[in-house]
Amino acid sequence: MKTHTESEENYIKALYHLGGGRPVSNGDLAQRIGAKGPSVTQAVRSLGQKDLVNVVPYKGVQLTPQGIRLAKSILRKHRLWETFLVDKLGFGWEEVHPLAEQLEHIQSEELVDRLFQFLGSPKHDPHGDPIPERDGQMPPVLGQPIGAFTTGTEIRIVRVEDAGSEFFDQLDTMNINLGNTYEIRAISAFDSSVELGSSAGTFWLSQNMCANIYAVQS
Amino acid sequence: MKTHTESEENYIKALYHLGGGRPVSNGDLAQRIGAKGPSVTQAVRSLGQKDLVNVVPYKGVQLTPQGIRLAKSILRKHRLWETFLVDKLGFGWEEVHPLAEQLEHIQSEELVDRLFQFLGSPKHDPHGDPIPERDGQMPPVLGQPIGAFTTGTEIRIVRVEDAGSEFFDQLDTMNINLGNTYEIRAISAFDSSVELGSSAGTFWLSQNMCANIYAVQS
DNA sequence: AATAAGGTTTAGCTTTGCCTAAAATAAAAG
DNA sequence: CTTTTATTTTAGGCAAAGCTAAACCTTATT
Repeated sequence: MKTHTESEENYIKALYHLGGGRPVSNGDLAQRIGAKGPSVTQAVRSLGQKDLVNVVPYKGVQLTPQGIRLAKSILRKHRLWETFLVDKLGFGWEEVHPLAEQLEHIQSEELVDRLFQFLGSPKHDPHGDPIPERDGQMPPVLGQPIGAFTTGTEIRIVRVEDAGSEFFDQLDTMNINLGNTYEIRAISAFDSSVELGSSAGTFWLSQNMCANIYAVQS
Repeated sequence: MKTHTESEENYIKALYHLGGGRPVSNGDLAQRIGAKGPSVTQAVRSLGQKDLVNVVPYKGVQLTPQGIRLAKSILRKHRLWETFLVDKLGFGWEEVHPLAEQLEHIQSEELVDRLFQFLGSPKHDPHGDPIPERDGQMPPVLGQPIGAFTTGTEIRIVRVEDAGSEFFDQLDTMNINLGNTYEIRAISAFDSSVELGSSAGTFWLSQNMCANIYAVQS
């Protein structure tokens, strides 16, 4: 795997996030990157010459298999660093994203492998998102939105979406963490909010909260 | 402390290494950075406008107090990361320098503080070099060259100079590590090489090896 | 003191990655 | 089927950080 600039890696990452292997529009990519249209046109053309993307002018950009491989390796680094920051350094999950964004560009296969081992070969990061394996395989994406379960089910929180720092703050103040278990006590027919119960009591979760919290039966 | 580019930080680091607070010539700086003269002239002028250095054209460049503060903060990060790589990830001390060179540019006070704690508030890095404190204070530079002791002294290795990877390889094959203790058995009047003894036996160390290995009485 | 040698700076060029304004194309509306 | 609208690309610029070649100081040598 050759070495790429941070800018290149950011484009690859954004393309993977937006489209996976599907085409992405110039505009969407520009928005995600935080650059203007012309910059994006130029950047993707250059990525095209490196066979990381396929570009169809006026139509869209699409990662090649090679591009997907690179994207996953960046994502792997990102999520391993997030795991390090939370598990070992005690950061809160809302703080780690910008840091991991810097750390993910560090170039060293060896470092990634050792970090992976040091962290106990994790399959998922602190948000519950799957960490791509060394060979590009993806562990399963865990859980279903809380609202998808039926009343009376015992559930365990396994993943939360990155829905902004206010969302994470709310999780913190409600003391909701990965691994927590609850019983679904009720689901409102009116606004789809959910009542959860645990030994500590019961409480209601708004629909918007529920939509970003994933769980499995347990 | 404002945020600087990697290039700027590299210049500051090089200036600190070469001169500490003393003036450094354009040529020496160019050599250290791995750039040509004109690039250096331009770079230091720009650093001058940020009050990180004082430039006297045709004479030399010198870190300001502010520049020294910055240099130390970079060195702190560098050495903390080296400590992490060796102590926690099990890298050999010859491998960590280029990695730390990347990691030292990560911008986050918080990360540095937490890393420091996680590593057990170390005062010295895996080579025995002092890690600048948060406030810029420097822990003591440890030890004296092995040749400076007299025959019969019990010594403990506390520091090794970065004298290239072949030097480190030699240390590894001879099984010499920080913390090891030996007795000085003899010092050659002919070539200043030194005979060291331990429970495992005795062996001779060339003058060149001795000059880069520092110890204290113990 | 004059000049030769070496190191430093100026001048001008390259690449990367971003920008704005204007032109071109695709898609939607009439 | 034409025209309007929205998106995308071209054209041309700017800043950072490097380069070479040429001009310019300093210092050392005669």
